[in-house]
Amino acid sequence: MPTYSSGSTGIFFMNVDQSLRTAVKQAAEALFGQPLETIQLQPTNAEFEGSHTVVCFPLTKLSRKGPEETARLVGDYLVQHAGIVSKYNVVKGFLNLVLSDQVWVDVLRAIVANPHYGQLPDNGQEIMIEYSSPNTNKPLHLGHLRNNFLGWSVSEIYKNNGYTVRKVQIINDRGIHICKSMAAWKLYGDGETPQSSGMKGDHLVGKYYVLFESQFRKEIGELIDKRNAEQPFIEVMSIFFRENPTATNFVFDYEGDAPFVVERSNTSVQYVEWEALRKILVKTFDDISRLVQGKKKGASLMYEWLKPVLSEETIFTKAQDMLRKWEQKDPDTVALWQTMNGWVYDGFGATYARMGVDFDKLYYESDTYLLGRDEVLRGLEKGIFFKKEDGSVWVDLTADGLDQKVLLRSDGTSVYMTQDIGTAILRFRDFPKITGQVYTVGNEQEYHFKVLFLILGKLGYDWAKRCFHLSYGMVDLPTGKMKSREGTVVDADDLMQEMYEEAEKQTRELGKLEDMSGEEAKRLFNMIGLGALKFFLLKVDPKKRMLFDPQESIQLQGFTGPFVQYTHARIRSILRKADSMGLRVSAADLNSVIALEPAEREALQVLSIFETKVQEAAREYAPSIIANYAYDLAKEYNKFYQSVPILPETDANKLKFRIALSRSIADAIKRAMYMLGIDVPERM
RNA sequence: GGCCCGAUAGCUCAACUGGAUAGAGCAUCAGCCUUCUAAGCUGACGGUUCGGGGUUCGAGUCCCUGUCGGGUCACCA
Repeated sequence: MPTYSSGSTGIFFMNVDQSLRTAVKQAAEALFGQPLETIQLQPTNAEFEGSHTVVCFPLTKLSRKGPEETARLVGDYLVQHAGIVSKYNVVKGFLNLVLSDQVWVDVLRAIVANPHYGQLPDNGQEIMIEYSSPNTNKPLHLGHLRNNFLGWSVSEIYKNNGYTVRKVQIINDRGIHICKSMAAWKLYGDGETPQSSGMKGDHLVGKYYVLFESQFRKEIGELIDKRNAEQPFIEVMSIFFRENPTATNFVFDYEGDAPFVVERSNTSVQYVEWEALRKILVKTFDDISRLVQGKKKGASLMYEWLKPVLSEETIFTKAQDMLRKWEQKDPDTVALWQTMNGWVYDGFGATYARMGVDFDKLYYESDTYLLGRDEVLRGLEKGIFFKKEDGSVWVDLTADGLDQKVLLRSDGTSVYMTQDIGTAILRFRDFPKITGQVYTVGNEQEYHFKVLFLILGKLGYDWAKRCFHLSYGMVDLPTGKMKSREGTVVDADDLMQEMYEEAEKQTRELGKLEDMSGEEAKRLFNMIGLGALKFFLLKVDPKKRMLFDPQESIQLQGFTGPFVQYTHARIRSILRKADSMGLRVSAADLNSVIALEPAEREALQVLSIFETKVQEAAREYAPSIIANYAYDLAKEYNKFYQSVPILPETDANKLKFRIALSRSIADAIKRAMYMLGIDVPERM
């Protein structure tokens, strides 16, 4: 028999599911003489009476009876033998169970008795979660926001599942990207600093990165003009058509831009739209050599024609010089690198503080890439990797269905993969107790991490199989993909500020400020603005690509963070009044038999699955599960709030129940929202 | 081109991993403030779950196939 006892004030199954499963199992064994390995238990559809439904189709094999009869047999058994089930109904093969109200009151009592409801006990395990990990050449943008909110939230969800969590990031402080900003600053900066310009450090460095890009494009344009004057591009076209007698046209297209087309009949100079081609070349210059590696006919001719431009001195070659000097530890270069990175860290610090994310330890690429290189050399000695004639070191993953991958360049310098190897190893040395590592990185790097984990395994690290790439989809704008080159990125600082202002505007319009002090109001606007933003980004399954519509993200009604915040504030308002009336309810007060309203039962039912959802969210690495849950809970509470009076209730037992239910739901909402990094207000 | 991922209401997203008549929000329309905060609640409207096959008591979910998106295949990070 199930171990449920209705009068117990001690701990019993808060998860009614468990005791029902046990009961169904026993019913099947008693009725059909055979054990049942799995039981399909699901929430009952709203249109039928009951809270739990047993799917009885799988049982028909044991019972050798029709689904409906089988369901009735089990239902009768449960009503007679399991103390929890008061009645049932059968629809097709679905057995809908109705629990007695007493059970629900006991469920609430158990929740009230547990001050940590929603927080699972310590399980002794430790994991590391990496997120953020920006480059240091420009400010954070919308994509980083999804990353940071996700990583931080998954960390909190794991904490709530009883894990010790180490939040880390790797800062890509080294490489050609920061050298680009440095080169532009050195050429055109005129000693500008965050202090002298009043600009946030990361934005200032980003400004020079943008300046680098535009300057570089300008120089390339001029060089291409010069090249065309030496040898008109049309001559290449002539060669192309001579060498490809069957070709009717030459097409050069690039990522959805209008393609450059030359028709065979139009090969004379006056028909070649030089300006169109020039525009494409300037834009795609950095990618040309890669495009040429493809099989496109005529591309190599184009490349040959461009080659002299590649060797000209530009701002880009100056950046490359700086990278070389940096690796040789040239004092001036290292000093400039430190200064500019310092500006960026100050700026990032402010942004992180406003976002409300934090880290337990920071890793810097400049500290880990050498370890990675040593590790690769060790692998080379052991024959795990191999060296090509030009001196570059490679790993062969063809046996695993992947390709060959370069690990060290022919000049011995490190690539991205190299430093990731070093970083991973360093982290397991720093935190020997961690059982695994989670990398919060966009899904465009899935291949990279597949390769990384394979390499770590080959190097003999058994923890490699406990590394997990938390891969999330890109954030699109209504106008399409964000492209820094085209200036369509949404800046993180700007966005947070806009959300704040929108929250203020809407709050004032609704006249919600009343007697609030200036400070309290500011805190509220920040809570609402940031809450709306975080909820908007976290409510979608991380794996999926999502659309960021600014108009929709500032909505404060419906399936939004502020909706949940508002529900919390409403409950707190009631609880304040209850307190001032001297109404405090403890678990021991919830011992009377009362008849529940449907809305009470439904809200409590949602409240009762909180911990199941917390577990599920960790298993799936999905804050969206918590966001959806918080919304469901708030919605159920609002229905209850709307249909059942709380404080005016004259029956003392009902009043206590409603206050306890309200308080427990407020607490659960607060905890759930905290897992998303969202604070909830007392008033709004 | 190879590999990976996706396609659900006009729009943005759910659907407890194979279960009932596929659900929410936004938008549109109609109601509810002398009961505790109307940033709320209640209705209505809205679907060939991309097309076509298959597997079984049962498919949005699994398999095959086609179409359309996206990502990735760098001595970039």
